[in-house]
Amino acid sequence: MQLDLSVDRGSPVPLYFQLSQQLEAAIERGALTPGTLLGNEIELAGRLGLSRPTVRQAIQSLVDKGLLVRRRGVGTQVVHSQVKRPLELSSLYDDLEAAGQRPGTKVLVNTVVAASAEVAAALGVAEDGEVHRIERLRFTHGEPMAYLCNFLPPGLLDLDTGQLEATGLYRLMRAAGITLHSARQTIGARAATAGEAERLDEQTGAPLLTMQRVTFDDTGRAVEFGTHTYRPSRYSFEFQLLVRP
Amino acid sequence: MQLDLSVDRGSPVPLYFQLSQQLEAAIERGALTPGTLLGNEIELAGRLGLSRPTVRQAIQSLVDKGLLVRRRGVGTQVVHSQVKRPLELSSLYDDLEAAGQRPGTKVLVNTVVAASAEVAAALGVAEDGEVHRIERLRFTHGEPMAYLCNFLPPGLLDLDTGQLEATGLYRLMRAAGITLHSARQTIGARAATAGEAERLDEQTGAPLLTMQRVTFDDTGRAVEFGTHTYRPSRYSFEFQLLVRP
DNA sequence: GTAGTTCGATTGTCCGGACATACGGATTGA
DNA sequence: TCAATCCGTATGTCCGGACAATCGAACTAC
Repeated sequence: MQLDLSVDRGSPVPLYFQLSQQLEAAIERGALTPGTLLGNEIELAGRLGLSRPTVRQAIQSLVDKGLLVRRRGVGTQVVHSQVKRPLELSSLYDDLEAAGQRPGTKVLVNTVVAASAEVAAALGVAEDGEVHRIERLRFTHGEPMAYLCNFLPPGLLDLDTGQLEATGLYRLMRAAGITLHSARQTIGARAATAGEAERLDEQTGAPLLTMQRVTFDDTGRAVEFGTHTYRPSRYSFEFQLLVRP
Repeated sequence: MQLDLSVDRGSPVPLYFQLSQQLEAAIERGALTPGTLLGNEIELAGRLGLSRPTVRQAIQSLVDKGLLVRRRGVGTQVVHSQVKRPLELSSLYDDLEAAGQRPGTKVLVNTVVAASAEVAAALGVAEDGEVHRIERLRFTHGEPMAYLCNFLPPGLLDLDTGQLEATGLYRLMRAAGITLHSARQTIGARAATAGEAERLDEQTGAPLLTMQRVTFDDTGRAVEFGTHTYRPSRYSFEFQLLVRP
């Protein structure tokens, strides 16, 4: 016997989701070793008392995650992997917290300003219209790691400085009922200006990692525009990409 | 009449794919404007002479691409988008070519060396085992843009210097029957060493954008490990992210 | 007028079956 | 011995139907 899979029809959790979770857990803990054939879908469906479409839906979700590979005429295989998780739209705060670093935030600016041409274009608001501007320093282990400058359209969220120092911006947005959908990002590098150097405890001219981002919700509104600079000695972008089949 | 959708049952192209392509094209050319409801699936299926699962499969693929949003009880909506394409695992060569820049390559090194500890770990081969090493300079408009250093496991591919100068590494790998699956990337920044500065026509200490990548094929083998440095004035990473639902 | 309820609309989940298509190995032929 | 062909197997595509869950708006009651 290889694996004890089972589903609970009484649960409100969808059957395909129960199955995909169990398979993912089995892969994670090594019960399904890389290269293993998963056994054909029909037999698997019969064994679990499910229909083939349901089993396929479960498998497909893991294929999309990069954990499984299907081959017609062969079967479904566990991918030999150092695969962790593909890149998702995440906040620096959540990433740091997940990595066990206790992120700290100092709000430098939290005000309303007139939108510059660049900000207006990014957020899709009128030039010189009102937008929120927040500037933050993010720390780990008491040392500055990044300088974050963000702009938000008006009326979307009330930005409390206390909350901003206690958690991340994305969490506040989700808590306000905004469902994030996608973001457009640009990552680059440049030499630190005198002001940036001072804020980040670097020297003028030192290399900095930069990121610009516009985030959209599921109605297509731009809900955030940010310009961030990171100290490359303390931060780099790390992620996994999947090939789109 | 809003749209003339139709499918060709004689075609070997799957029906759901024909439909999703037509919908995507309609969105792209503006025939389906952002915010439009797509009309319910059952009616749409009836109009096209398809079954609901087939229509759902077509719609789902566009939802996965970020072009559509489904809401239970409401309908399926075209996303208000500046959505281009989500991040894919792509080669610098293809990206530049798609952007209309004629990429040029100069091969500096194309040889076999003993694997260092770092390379051995990344590629999953024995330390001091043989690996291919290639170093390339990539140009656009006659100016150097990036310095690319790559390692490949032995016996995977015969690396012809002429081919390397005529096309990109990923194309050669695909042409050799390797199906790329995923990659693990790290993007950072650092100051240029004297050697790097000279190769890239920058000054020592100038900020450089760096990228490290290990690429895996669908059997889980590491097929490439690369360390790249880019001139930040001429290159930055730009991409779109989708929120994992 | 406002709050709670009902109800229609639409997607989400699931079933059981059918045929097509591609891969890999075994068989067959040169 | 080696190449071409056949065939079993597993996934890919597609169908038609059923019921559940959720959203929004109309309706009702206070």
